[in-house]
Amino acid sequence: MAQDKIKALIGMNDILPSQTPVWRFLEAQVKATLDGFGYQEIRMPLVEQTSLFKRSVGEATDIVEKEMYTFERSERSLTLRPEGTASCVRACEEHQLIANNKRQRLWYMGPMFRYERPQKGRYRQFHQIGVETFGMASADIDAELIIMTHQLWQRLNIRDKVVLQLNTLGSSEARANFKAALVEFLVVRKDQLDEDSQRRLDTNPLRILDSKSPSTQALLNDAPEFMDYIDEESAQHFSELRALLDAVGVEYEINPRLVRGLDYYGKTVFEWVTNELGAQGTICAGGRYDGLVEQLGGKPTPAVGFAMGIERLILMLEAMDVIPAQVAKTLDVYLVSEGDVAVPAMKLATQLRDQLPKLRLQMHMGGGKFNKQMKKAVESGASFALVVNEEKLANGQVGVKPLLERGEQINLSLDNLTDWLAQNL
RNA sequence: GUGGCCGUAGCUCAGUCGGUAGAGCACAGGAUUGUGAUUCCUGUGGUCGCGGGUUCGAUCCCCGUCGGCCACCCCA
Repeated sequence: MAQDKIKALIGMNDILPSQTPVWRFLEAQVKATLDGFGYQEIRMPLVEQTSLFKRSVGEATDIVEKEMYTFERSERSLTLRPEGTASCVRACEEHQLIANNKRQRLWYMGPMFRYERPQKGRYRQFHQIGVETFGMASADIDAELIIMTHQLWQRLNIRDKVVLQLNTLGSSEARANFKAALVEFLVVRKDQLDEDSQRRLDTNPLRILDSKSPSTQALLNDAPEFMDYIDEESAQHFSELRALLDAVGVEYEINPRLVRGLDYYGKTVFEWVTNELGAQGTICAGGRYDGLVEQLGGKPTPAVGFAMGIERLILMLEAMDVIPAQVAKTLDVYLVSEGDVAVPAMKLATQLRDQLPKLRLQMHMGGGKFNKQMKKAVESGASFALVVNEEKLANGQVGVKPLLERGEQINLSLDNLTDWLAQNL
């Protein structure tokens, strides 16, 4: 009886060798950008106490209500992190990184877990690059984050395919007033709302603004507008942000109906969206969450951040065909040999790797026909084949043959080989 | 949680009007050229997603289930 083969969990993907070069390329571009702005990396555990997410993300959100991977261990309720911000705040608090409003610009990268039905650009284990800043209340840091992402799109060559949507949610007080007015307006028109929005009237009225239903959107045209409820400070903050973005030439669309799903956002919210990815068009989203640190037991600390979905960015890069060909290249040199030279060949490879730390050299293993070895050399994608045999070694030489274009093989003395490779790779 | 489409070798697919399966590519080995993208030969590999039903007999019909893709909800 053949046992059923164990397969990966639904929505949990293996990232195979054919894909990892693209991931590494993207990660390298992101890191270069973050480094350029002086952001520091922080790494948090993947598992936290369940209550951390309940208190931060919001008890009534879908993430907490039905999407968390939660389990019991040692009489504690633990959860695989569904997002990174809560963990980051917890870590900063725990290690006094943001005590007394000490400033921090931090980033992290890694898997997040949400129990949802997978579809294009959405998986149960997915990967985010998160950026969080603390201790800075002014709009210039909001602007910096947006400018930084903007620069990343330029680096990745997708800038003309993404649009920045911008909104402000105001202070929690202004938001509460607006929410009350909105509910008041919608309650009497409840029967005109789509089914989902009727439900949201109780759970999360602001999200009705986001509804995809055309009839609901039409109804909203006469609804109260947040700009009539916004507090003075938030309005000022928002206009400062816009002035900064204007000054550096980052274009944006004001979207008064942009509402983020997580409870902790206030004032600035933004999303970079694309229409290249089907229904999951948001590749990067974030906003200000000045109240969260206090909510988690710390002192009031201003904070802004955002998260990018790595899978979505990669889908984007592939759809846009902007992945440089050299990304897939993993080898510079493939060493082949004929005759009884296994020992000197191994010594040569070792010596070259010692002398050229950046050299990517792979040896053909197990001997075999020289013809096959050369085929393997070509398939390997290496720039050069290094040919070792008894005759050449007797003369203190090795053969170097270019593989990318059909070129003549040259013989180099062992003494010159290292320098030659250093110059020609 | 809801809905639509789909499920035959690693990949792309064919096929049996119901009698337990094939091609190309890929992979491994070999022949030849004896330092590579040609040609030729051979081989590995599927109880036709899984379970049940109808039938003498099902991969092909029916039901269920699992998985994949996409969409809703929600979100990165």
